[in-house]
This record gives sequence, structure tokens and C-alpha cells, in this order.
Amino acid sequence: MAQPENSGRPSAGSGRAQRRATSYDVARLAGVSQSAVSRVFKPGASASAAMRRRVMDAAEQVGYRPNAIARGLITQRSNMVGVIISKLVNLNYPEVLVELTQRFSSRGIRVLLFALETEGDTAAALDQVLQYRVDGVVTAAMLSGEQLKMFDDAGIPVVFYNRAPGEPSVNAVRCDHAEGERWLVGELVQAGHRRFSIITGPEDSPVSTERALGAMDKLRELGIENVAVATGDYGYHSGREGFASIVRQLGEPPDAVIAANDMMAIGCIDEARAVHGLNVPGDVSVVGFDGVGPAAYAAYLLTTVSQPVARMTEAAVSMLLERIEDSELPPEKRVFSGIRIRGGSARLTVDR
Amino acid sequence: MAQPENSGRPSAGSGRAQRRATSYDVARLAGVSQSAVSRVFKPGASASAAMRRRVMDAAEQVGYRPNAIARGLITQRSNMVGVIISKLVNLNYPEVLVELTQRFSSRGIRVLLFALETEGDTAAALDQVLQYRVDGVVTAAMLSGEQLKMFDDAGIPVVFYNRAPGEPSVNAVRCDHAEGERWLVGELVQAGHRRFSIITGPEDSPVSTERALGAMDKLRELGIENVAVATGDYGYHSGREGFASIVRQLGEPPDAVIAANDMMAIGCIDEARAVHGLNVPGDVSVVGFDGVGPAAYAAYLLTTVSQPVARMTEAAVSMLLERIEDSELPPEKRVFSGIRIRGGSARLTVDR
DNA sequence: TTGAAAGCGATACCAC
DNA sequence: GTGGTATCGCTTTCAA
Repeated sequence: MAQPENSGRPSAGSGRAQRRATSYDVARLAGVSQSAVSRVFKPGASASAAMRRRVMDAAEQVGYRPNAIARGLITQRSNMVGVIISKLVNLNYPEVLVELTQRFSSRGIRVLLFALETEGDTAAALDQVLQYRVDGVVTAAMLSGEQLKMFDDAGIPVVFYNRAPGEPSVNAVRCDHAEGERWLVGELVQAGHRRFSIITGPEDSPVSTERALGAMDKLRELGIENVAVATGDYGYHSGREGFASIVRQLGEPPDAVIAANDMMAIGCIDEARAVHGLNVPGDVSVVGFDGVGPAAYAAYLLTTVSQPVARMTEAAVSMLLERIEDSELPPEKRVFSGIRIRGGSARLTVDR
Repeated sequence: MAQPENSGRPSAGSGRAQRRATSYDVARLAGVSQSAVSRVFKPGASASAAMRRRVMDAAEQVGYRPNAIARGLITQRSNMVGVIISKLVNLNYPEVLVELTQRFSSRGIRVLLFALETEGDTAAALDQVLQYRVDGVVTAAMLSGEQLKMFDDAGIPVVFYNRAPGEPSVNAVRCDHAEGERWLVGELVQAGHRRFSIITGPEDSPVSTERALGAMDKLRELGIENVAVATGDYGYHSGREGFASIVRQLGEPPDAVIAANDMMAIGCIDEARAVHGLNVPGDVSVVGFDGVGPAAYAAYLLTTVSQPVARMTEAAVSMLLERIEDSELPPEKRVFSGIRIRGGSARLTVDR
């Protein structure tokens, strides 16, 4: 393989820093102008077949690849989007992340990933997102009004994923958590459950809040009082501790536990069975939310509401790309109903 | 907030494409040279306190942020690394991905994520990785010798994660899968198991191959013959099907099942219990590999070998960054022993 | 269709 | 310490 300009051998072994071939190198080798090379590599450009062949041959020889960084500088388009994700503790996110990445990739867009430790330390990450001139952002972490404005000022469209700020004029894709919880509560009450308890997610999680409020509202509507509440962190262990705490509060097991997500519901079931010797759903019903993989394990078969991840990620990707193409598009919110799964972890009325 | 150069209003609402402030805008506003602005934003550069203040004030006013793309072009350093990951079916990878990202982030490096559908369609993705001029690559997907050479020619260091190609001269971080399997087999045999079976992962997975061979070798050494084998895909359901297939092959349940990963081990346990009415570990012992979250659920409490993800990702990150700093460093392989977990899914000799 | 030349937004080397 | 200038590798008018 011919080397660009370097004298000496190609690099006897590994990793000797090497000057990469540029369009000039290719042009010289092919005996054409540099602009010609550029045109050949641009999809809909004008170039004769002969030219095209000579350039491609030369490019092949020196292993030329257009420099996406340089291209981004001149075109003002990096073809990268930022994906901001906070605590991946919730087993739902990895799945979302991969789906998003694959969908963007298949459309020629690269994903720059930002994983926040907590939902709080957003500031530093956002600075980076802005410095890298991404064309758009999908965020599964909350943004303040001020932060949102920074993106708006920079002309960078943002799509919120399962996070809808107060501002009405934002783009958002979300699952209807409240509706899902209301359904779960309705089914449980109809099947005769009366002593309820809730294990919430982290206090700073908007999703957890929406779920908890949805469940609470419905319970109140149906005249259920004295709901025991425990706070968790979306993790398995906090589900176990949550159940223990609830039993302590009530002095006896509840009829039903509403966990803010599947992981905690699973922990809850394990605690009820292993430590308290209870039968699930015989003695106590447990419901979750998300529809993650383990929810369908035979040991749990969770009654839960599953987020339609494929449709939601597709929606987020297309909404964002549309807005990158046309910045005049008005804000849009897309809300998806969860998929109701009548598993075996709750005693529900059979019919209906 | 003052606008760069635009006449007219800032953008009446959302997303009107906006020219971003450049160092020239800041320089003009601060009444200094553009180079001065550049210096102020460069960590160890020389600038008087007065200068620094004027520049920072002006930058603040126009919301200036250095353009990382432009910087990358001139410095030949994008401060981005590519992370290539293949099938995320294996629940182990999401965790790895997040850990890698956070560790890179905390060192000021951004992660460009490439998620391959299958381990096969590497070519297209690699092209992109090269076009984006990443400073280095961590790959959890296999690369051919030719592909590896492309990176070497480009002077881009590569670290393999749990994937060690035949070539001796590569950087790699991996868990010692064979050793882990040998331990598992040893324990099982010592506890009296004789009729063994294995559920492997996908045929194109080097990790699965190493695990299967490790187990097979040890079994042979210990004089165990007639091992039933089923092929899975690392997923829960294939673990269930694998167990069913094994029982069919043997005409009766085996003493022990060695699953190539935890997810399949869990599926296997569920199948044994729910469909075949067997007691685990009473009737059949099941072991896995990885140490993923669900392995520790009370319903399973897997006997398994856990990959030290924190240490492995840290090793991968530091190995890569070292080689980005100094391209002369010789190739290095770091092999980590798995953490042996004597869970409750296998009947093991108590002592020892 | 093709080539020459002007940027994109920064860094870095150079005098002063 | 500070400012002028070449440069990174590409896209994009604009003439020829």
C-alpha cells in the first residue's frame, strides 16, 4: 500500500503515528485537482466516469478516507447527535441506548454518548455536548429551562426521552406512565385488593414521580386510603428493602405492592417469598413497570406495563432528524401507551 | 445575551438556526486578538490576569464555547474514542458500556458509540470509525487482521475487550474464561456430578468458544465422557430450549448444566423447575458465567464466575489512553481472573 | 465537467 | 505576554 508523503518504511510494527492520506495526496496521485477528489466522494456531484475511476483507484491505493471532522467544519454539520443518559441503574436504559444507536447508525448518524453519574451533574456534560457541535440531542436526563435555552440559542434541536419539562414548547417522546399505573391500580382494586403500598423510585426521577402520582390518584379516586410508601432507587435491593419497610410500617403484609419499576418489583417478590415466607400472588400481589427482560422470567412473570421501546426510540430518532433537516418545525410531543401485561405476579380478575 | 453578528432578533421561539459565536467574535468584543482568546481557553497558556478577565467576560456575554471540531482539525486530536460493541444480548455489555463511557468522560474523552447488529457487519462501522478520526478504539467485537492493520496504518491504537485475536501484537483486556470454567467443572466433579451437559453461546462468539473449550478440557482431564451439548444465543429463552434439548438427547435430566453465560443459566433453571418439575440444585446443578445482576436474585442465586467489570474497564481505558499518549508503547495483554461465586444453583462440596 | 481559490474555527509558531 | 499568520482537510462558489 503506497504511503502518502512519508519517506521511510510504513511503520515497522504497531502504532507509529502516521500521516493519513488527504484529498491532496489522492489528487496528486491521480493527476487531478483536489476539488475533483472532493466531488467524487460527494454523493450527488458531477464527475465523469473516467475521473471517478482514476480517483477511486488512487484513493484505494493510499487508503484514503474523507476526514469527517474537516467536513463537519466546513459544512456546519457534524453528523453526530448527542445522547444523554443518566442513571443506567434502571435496566430499561441500556436497551433504549442500543436501539437509539442502531437506528441513528442506519441513517448515517453517529452517536456521541454522555453517561451522567447522577441526573444532577448535567452542566459539565452539556458543555461538552455543545463544544462538539452535535447536530441534535436526545436526552433521557432532565434539563433546566436555562440549559434548554442554550441549545435553542445554538440552534440545536432537542428531544426528551421519557422526560417532559414544564415548558410546553419542547419535543418529547414518552410513555404514559400515569395511565399505565392507573390501569394497574384499577385491575388490582377490581380483584379485591384493599391494603396498598407503593415503592417509589429515586426522588429526583420525574418518571418515578409520574408513576407514583398516577397510582396515588387512581387509588384516591377508588376510595383507597392509608397507602404505605417506601422510597427505592430502582435497584433490586431497594425493592427488597422496600417490602421489608412496608411490612414494618403496616405491621403485616399488604394486599398489593406497586413498585415503580420491574427491578424493584422483582426484589419485592424475592423478599416476600424468601424472607417473609409469603406466596406471590397468593398472599400478596406485586406489580412493576417497564417490561424489562427479567420481568418475563418464569420465577416472576410480572404483571406490569411494558414500554414500547422500539416504537419510542424510532419516534425519537425520526423526530430529531426531521428537526435537524428543518429547524422551523414546531415542537411536538408523542405519548405512547404502555403494553398491559397480565402476568402471574398479581391476583387479577380473570375476565375482561 | 448579546448575539454574535446577527442583525434582527435572537430567534423568536425555537430552533431558528443561529450562527454560533466564534473566537473572533469574542476577540472583537474584548478588544484583543483572536490568538489571545485561543490562549485564554487553553489550560496551560500564558495570558495576563487582566486579559483573561476581559476575554472571559466577552465570552460569557456571547455564550462562546470553543469549537471542538475545529480544534480537532488542527491539533490532530479529536479527544474522541470509538467504542465498538456487538450484540448487546449478553446482559454484561450494557454495564461495560456505561462503565467505559464514564471512565473516559472523567478523563475528558468523549465516546463515539458503534453498536453492531451482528458481529459480522463490522466493515461499514469501521469505515465510519476511521472517518471520524477517533484517537483510539476499544472493541468488544472481533476484528480481522486486515481491519486491525487499517487502524495500525492510521496510527490509531486499539484495545480488544474480551476478544483476543490470534495476532500476538495487540492490546487486550480480558477475563480468563477458560480458567473460570475449569474451576466450575472442578467443583462440580468433586461434588459428585457425572452426567454433564453444556449450553454454548452463539457459534461466532469467541468468548463462548473459549468458555466451552475450557469446560470441555477440564471434563476430559477428569475423565468425564458423553457430554450433551446444546447451542444457544446467550438469551434467556435459548437457555430454556437448551435444557429441553439436553433432556431430549439424554433421555433424562443431566447431573449438571454448564451454561455459557448467566442469562442462559437462568433460563435453564426456569425450564428445569417449571417444565420438568426438577429441583435446582437438588436434582440438577446449573452454573453460569458473567455475574450479571439477575444472577444474584434470590430465585436463582447462581453459582457462577463474575467478571471484574470495574477493573477490566479501568484497565481498558488506561491502556488505551497510554497508547494514545505514546504510540511507541509495546502491545500488552491483561488477563483478569473471574470472581468465583459459590451460589445456590449448584450442589457443591461445602468445605474448601 | 474541471480547477483555482476562499473559507470553516481553531492552534501554534513566530516576531515584537 | 501579545498579535500576526500559516495551517489543518475539507466543501463550495466561480470561471474557464
